[in-house]
Amino acid sequence: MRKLPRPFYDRDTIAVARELLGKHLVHVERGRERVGRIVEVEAYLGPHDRAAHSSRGLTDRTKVMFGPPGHAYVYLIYGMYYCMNVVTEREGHASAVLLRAIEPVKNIVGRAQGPGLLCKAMHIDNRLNAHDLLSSDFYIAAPPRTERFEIVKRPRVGVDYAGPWAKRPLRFYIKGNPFISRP
DNA sequence: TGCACGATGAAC
DNA sequence: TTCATCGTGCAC
Repeated sequence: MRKLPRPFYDRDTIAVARELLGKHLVHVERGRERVGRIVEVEAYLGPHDRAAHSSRGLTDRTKVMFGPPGHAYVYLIYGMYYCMNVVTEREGHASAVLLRAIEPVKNIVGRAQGPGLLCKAMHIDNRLNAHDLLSSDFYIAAPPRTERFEIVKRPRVGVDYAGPWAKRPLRFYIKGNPFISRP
């Protein structure tokens, strides 16, 4: 497994988001390895991005976004699902990439289309918040072989409150992939 | 200390 | 379109 190094995450958030497509998300729990191929993501650019949690400042919940790149930002949404982000860019920049859907690769039970279902299928919860993605039990890696694909750009989902930021095409997914959360 | 509100998903 | 369900953030 070619685990993505710290410098991969310490870059422009849109570039990181696009390059996360096709990579493998790996979670090893009690010796059981679950693997999903990332097929859909969203970029959250920082405190100036009104759709980003970090736009409401540094709080106990969002402090992970303000931390160093290459860490997981996991939070509870609607009291019933978890969402997982990857923190990007230099410490203090407070940007991240939301993982929205994976294609099952190994030990995935049920659908993983949508950020809530992705976390459920990968057994990701708040215990993994702030977890270092350069660890040995929770990380992202480049698969041995990667086929070519086209990337589709769309506005992000569920951020209508963000004014002009709601219309920016910051959602990216693999064209034609059957495991994306919605067209 | 109280309360409105989600970067969702499923049912109707 | 409605609802389940609860931690977070901010108003009192």
